[in-house]
Amino acid sequence: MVKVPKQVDHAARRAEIAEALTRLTATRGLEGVSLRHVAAEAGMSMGLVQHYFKTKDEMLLFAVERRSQVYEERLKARLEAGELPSTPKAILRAIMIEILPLDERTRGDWLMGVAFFIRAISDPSFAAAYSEGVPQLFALFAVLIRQGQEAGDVDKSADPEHESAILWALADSQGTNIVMKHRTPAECLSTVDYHLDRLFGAGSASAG
Amino acid sequence: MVKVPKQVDHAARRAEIAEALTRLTATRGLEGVSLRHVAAEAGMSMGLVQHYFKTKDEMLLFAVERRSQVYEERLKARLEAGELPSTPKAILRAIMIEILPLDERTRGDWLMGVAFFIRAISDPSFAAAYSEGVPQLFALFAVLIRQGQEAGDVDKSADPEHESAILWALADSQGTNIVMKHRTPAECLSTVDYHLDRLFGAGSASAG
DNA sequence: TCGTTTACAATGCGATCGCATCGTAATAGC
DNA sequence: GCTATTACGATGCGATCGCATTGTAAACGA
Repeated sequence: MVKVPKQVDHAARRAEIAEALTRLTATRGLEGVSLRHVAAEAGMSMGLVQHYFKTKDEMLLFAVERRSQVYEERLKARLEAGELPSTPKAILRAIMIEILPLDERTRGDWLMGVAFFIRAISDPSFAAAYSEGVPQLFALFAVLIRQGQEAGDVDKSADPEHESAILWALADSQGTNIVMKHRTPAECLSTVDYHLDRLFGAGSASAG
Repeated sequence: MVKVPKQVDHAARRAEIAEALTRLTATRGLEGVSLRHVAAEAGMSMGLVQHYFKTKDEMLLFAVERRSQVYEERLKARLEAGELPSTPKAILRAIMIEILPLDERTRGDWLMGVAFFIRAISDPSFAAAYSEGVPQLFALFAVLIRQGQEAGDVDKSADPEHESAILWALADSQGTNIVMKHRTPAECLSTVDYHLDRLFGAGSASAG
């Protein structure tokens, strides 16, 4: 009944594997990701990976869920740290920056998201995991835009729902553009700022 | 030297295969697409598929290039047919509608594009094929927005480059949303119209 | 008619996949 | 020390992959 032979940080091991997976996905896409590859990248035997994840799908699901958790926590920490003016506009900008794959590290995260999207097309359980965070982000966008309207920064005629969709579109597509090197991170950021400046007044907190 | 034994419409055969590939991609994602599957979907033997495409990659490349050609021709035909007012706004709307995966048929095309994007990450030749049409579309968007500015419909302070990027982002992301069923085609179209109405004056040709 | 070229089918090969199985070392409770 | 449980390695299996090879039927030029 009582079972604690050999203590190993299970969560840490799984995290190690998830990060190896992310690294691999960043460089080779999801097609090139096999259990053997992940194991090699993580410096483990394949049996060990199997020990922590019963199936490949379980590993993949863990990785995405972990990813969205990390994003959420990072954003929350940043907001609570108060290191930026807490105007709706500044918060929106912070979210965009957090989401966009601006460096090599987040590039892997982004690509894993895309790879997941592909998989989610035909697999409902993946679709659920993928869709999880999106509506919340939509809602948050809308709330912030409404706050902007109440503060008089955003035009009253703007529709928060549509504007949220546009913001999400901007993040989504700019991410793709960066990953595909159609546009540089600087260009994409510039477009984001341009849009935020037009949506909000050009005043206050456009620079983070 | 002269060689014309047995006449078979080579182009038509390749098109058949490409469409079988598209159909498969729509239902199973690109992961589930093998030469055998495509052959079965097309009602051919695998050897026949190999006869028309020396490698799998050649088949995939043909399919995307064909896809972008079809889009281009459809759009050109639509514009030349003069079935819509040729204002910049109306043209932009037509392009958006052409691009978005509003029905099951175009859904497959869209998914193939996404699948290609994944592949393009690690394969330069795929990246080239993928990137081909994008800059042209960007440029076209910018031209149309400039025309709108000259006609006095679009605010002079708007930046055509940034606005083009936003329009592209809108198309890109709304397509993803439709495919993932986060939003309905109607919702997405509504957002597109909302944005175009705000970019241009709300007047003239908002209904196609 | 004969030879060449093409259209298409069938099959086989090596590689790789996810996963199951088995073996071993180490640590816990008893 | 004995046993149970876990951590981890190694290997094998069946399926599937892309691709190469081979065989056959048909249509052309000569």
